[in-house]
Amino acid sequence: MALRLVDRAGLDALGDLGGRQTAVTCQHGCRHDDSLCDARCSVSPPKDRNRGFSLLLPAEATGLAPRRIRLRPGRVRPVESLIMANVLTPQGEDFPRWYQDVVAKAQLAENGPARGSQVIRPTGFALWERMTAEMDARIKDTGTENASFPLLIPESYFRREADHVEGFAPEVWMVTQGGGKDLEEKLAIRPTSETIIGEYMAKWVNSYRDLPLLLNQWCNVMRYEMRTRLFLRSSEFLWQEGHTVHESYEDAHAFTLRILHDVYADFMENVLALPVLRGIKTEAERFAGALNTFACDALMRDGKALQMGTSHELGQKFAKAFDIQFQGKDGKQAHGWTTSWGTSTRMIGGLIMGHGDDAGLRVPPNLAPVQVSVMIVKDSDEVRAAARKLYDELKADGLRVKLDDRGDIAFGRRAVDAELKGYPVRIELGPRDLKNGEATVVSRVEGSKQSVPLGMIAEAVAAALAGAQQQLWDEALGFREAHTVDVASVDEAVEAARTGYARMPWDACGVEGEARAGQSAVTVRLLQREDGSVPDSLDESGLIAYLARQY
RNA sequence: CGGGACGUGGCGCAGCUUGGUAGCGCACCCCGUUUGGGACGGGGGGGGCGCAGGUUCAAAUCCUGUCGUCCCGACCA
Repeated sequence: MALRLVDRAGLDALGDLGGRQTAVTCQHGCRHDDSLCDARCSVSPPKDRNRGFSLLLPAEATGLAPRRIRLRPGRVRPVESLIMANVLTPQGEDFPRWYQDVVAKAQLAENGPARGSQVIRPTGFALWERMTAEMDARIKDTGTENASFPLLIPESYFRREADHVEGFAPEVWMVTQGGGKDLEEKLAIRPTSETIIGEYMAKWVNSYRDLPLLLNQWCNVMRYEMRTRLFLRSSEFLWQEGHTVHESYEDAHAFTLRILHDVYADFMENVLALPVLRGIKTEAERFAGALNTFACDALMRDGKALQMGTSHELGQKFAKAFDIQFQGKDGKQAHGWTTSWGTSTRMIGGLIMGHGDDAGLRVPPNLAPVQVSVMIVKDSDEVRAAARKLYDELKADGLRVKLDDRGDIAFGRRAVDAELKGYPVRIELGPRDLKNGEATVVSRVEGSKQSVPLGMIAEAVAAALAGAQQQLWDEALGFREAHTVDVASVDEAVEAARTGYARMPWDACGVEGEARAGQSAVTVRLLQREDGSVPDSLDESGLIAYLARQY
């Protein structure tokens, strides 16, 4: 009796799997260099119900994860079907490919039919909904109110602020027809809404008593893009844009920084568990039409930086362009001081690349749409009922829980799916657990499994969630620290930017150094004071520059 | 927009050199056995090869154009 592994052409193929020389090791440790595995290797056949032989396909045979395969005497199977492919391309092998794999396999989003457009699937949108909920609460805490402004902006509005038009011209989509006729005035599809909101601010602000005027809108915007990537850069994306008018420079400036710290950084660090650098943008990176741009920047696991949010102080430039004036206490007319600030669905990309690993997404519990997945291991009425009970209890505790009681899908497949989607904690419940009055609590981040008495699940879950949040933060912070290098020259900065941030005195870099680094696709992400705090303006001396490659 | 690669069932690919009416793995559907980490056996369904022209008796296969995707660069949340 012999076992044969054959390819679909009917030839023995294990000797040439994927072009590699292959040796197969059977369960008894015997090594086989050809396609034959004789019966002696099955002296003690596995308890396998199919009475087959179990062989270990070593990693070097396939270039993929080692896999145990079962063969039955005389059975012929295509070699392809014996190889268990990785679920995702490993990060270390090809990071961009890994990113695409995660987005696709975790069912987050896919491309729309028009270039650069994207469809956000329910799993991805749930992440966004959680982001909007957390962000919206923080935005409202600053006294800002939500409103909604038109998608279409008359071209003339757009032209009123010179720097703004010039900066956005290459990115604007313009509507030229309506009702089958050419429009008298073209309409820009908003790439951002300073202009149209400015127009209304001018109407609504008359007195210093109307100030500050604090507005925000959650909407979509469109920007023409050459190269697009799901979540990171798409022609259309979802975001939040805040627009405010203040009485003085000081008020506007303070508010710009308040948003940066209390809304953006607070959300990113405490909810997303992503440590962010906060600082001021150089002139080259500044928002078109702004006096100063402040930003939060995070390091992804491939060593590239991602701008996660920006807050601009616009001075009086837009106020003058749109005639936003008010009468002060002194009875005199004065122009207001405006700000604008935004964060987008790009943060989803940051979440994926900031925390994800080779098994998929890792979502911090504070954000996670699904914090706990209660899954049955084996299908039975008792297990099902116990799982339902557990689900109800956890839900009553205020946790975001999902019940996975699909009995028709193998456990392993469901476990892989839970890992792909990054559920922080899952509770496995099977007959064995039930017999012991326990459930198995598994942490996605810590990689731990522990049996917990059914009465103590809530505590165990709470601890696991807190631990996961903390560990994600610690890992991300540790990664950033390990990938930040102090350098003295632009050349060194370019070299260091291969793996992360390069930090150097801004005086030693300067505008020329910035341009030179740009030749190597390295940019100055932002500038900080020596103590890490955010400068009030670019005029301050002794600033520190962070350089990196960027998304 | 410049350089490179590529578009074949949901996903990953083979077939194009030497044109003859499409195939494999996974996924999917049904039945049965299963279910503690990606099940097994048997039986099925689905594409006309990105799109548009052209050459030909005949085009995934050859020619032209176009759209889209990925990587690098320029630009950006």
